[in-house]
Amino acid sequence: MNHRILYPFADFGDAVVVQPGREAVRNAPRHPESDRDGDDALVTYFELARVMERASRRFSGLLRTELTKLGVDDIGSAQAMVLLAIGDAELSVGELLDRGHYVGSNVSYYLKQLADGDYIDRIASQRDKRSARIRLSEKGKQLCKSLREAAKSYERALSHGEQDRRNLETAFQTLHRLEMVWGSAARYGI
Amino acid sequence: MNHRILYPFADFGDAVVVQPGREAVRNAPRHPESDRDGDDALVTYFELARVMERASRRFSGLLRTELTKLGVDDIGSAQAMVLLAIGDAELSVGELLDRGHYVGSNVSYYLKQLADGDYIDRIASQRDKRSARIRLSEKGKQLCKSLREAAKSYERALSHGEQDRRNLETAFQTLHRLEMVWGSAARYGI
DNA sequence: GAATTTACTTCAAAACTTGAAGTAAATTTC
DNA sequence: GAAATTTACTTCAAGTTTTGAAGTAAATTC
Repeated sequence: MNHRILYPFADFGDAVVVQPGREAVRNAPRHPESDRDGDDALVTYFELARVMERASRRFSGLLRTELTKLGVDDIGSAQAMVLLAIGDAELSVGELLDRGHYVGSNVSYYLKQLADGDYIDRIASQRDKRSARIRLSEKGKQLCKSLREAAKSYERALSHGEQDRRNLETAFQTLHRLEMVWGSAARYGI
Repeated sequence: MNHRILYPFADFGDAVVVQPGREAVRNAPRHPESDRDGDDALVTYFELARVMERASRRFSGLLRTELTKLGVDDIGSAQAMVLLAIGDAELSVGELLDRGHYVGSNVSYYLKQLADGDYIDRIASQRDKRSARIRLSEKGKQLCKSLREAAKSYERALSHGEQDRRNLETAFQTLHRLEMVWGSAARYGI
């Protein structure tokens, strides 16, 4: 898998094509440089949102498959994501909330299942008895490890070289930025 | 399933992600150069998946808000996304399925609601009576237009220099690539 | 022309998400 | 120092979305 992201999005099927898509066949590489100012940016945020959705769906699928392979059937991909979000840290629910930008009741729901399945330990904080501290149990760590292990084989399938890594980084940063902007937009209007 | 290789898989958890105590503080992109050889990339795919999830959630939130503002209450953000996915095209359900990598029954469900709300027209194909052709109705187009309109104001909130555009493009390409790899991984194992 | 395949739909059961309300501990206020 | 408020969650009861296993009817293949 070569890839230095040729700029004008060479080879991906429905890649950058924007709404106007005459559907189905869209190989003719439209050229960026031309329509620069009109309504349609090359890649609109809608498209980015859509590709995120699709990719996320795929990722969950993979996770689910992996879980099944590992014989885990008491938690789903969403819970596994929470597990991965916790990582090595020991944190309070609130911190986890921040970390994943989840909704409170949502995380409670996940944590309950994770606790029921013994994937995490909850320790009541000494200083503040309202606040539970959370961390992965041995079982949880093991699962995370297996998942990461499994992920590596996928990673090998695409991350090759400096350029790819940089792209990954860029993607991450960009999404992170979007996340923030969209988040504050939601909170403060505009 | 209990191997007991306790690994100090130290630095995975949240590699690049800022420990987001307060969202405000975002360190400048940490720079790669150093830890290059191990198998932990700076940004792992898990993290990318997580940020995608979060950003998607935010985006749906925005969409939902926008819909509410527009007085639309018979469809949700997911349905709106389908609308946007259809765009200007007239396509069959199967093509739409491809386009969004949705699951069949899922799209059926959405389309039903969209049809009930008169956001789309279904035309039975003449050549193949099994296949329904789908396109936005006037009302649907109108809604998409409004949504895109609204999106523009958000777009303005992100600076729109050349660099940003490139980053957006890179992000898009990267995700698209992931989508494909993860997709085929799901289908053909590994 | 029977069997199979394609292109969807439907249904019911999960899974997930939300918002409002609740609880109990900590903090502030008076 | 007790009442009021706030924080840090959890629970509950709706929703909404997603899945998977049928189903249906038209097109294809044999």
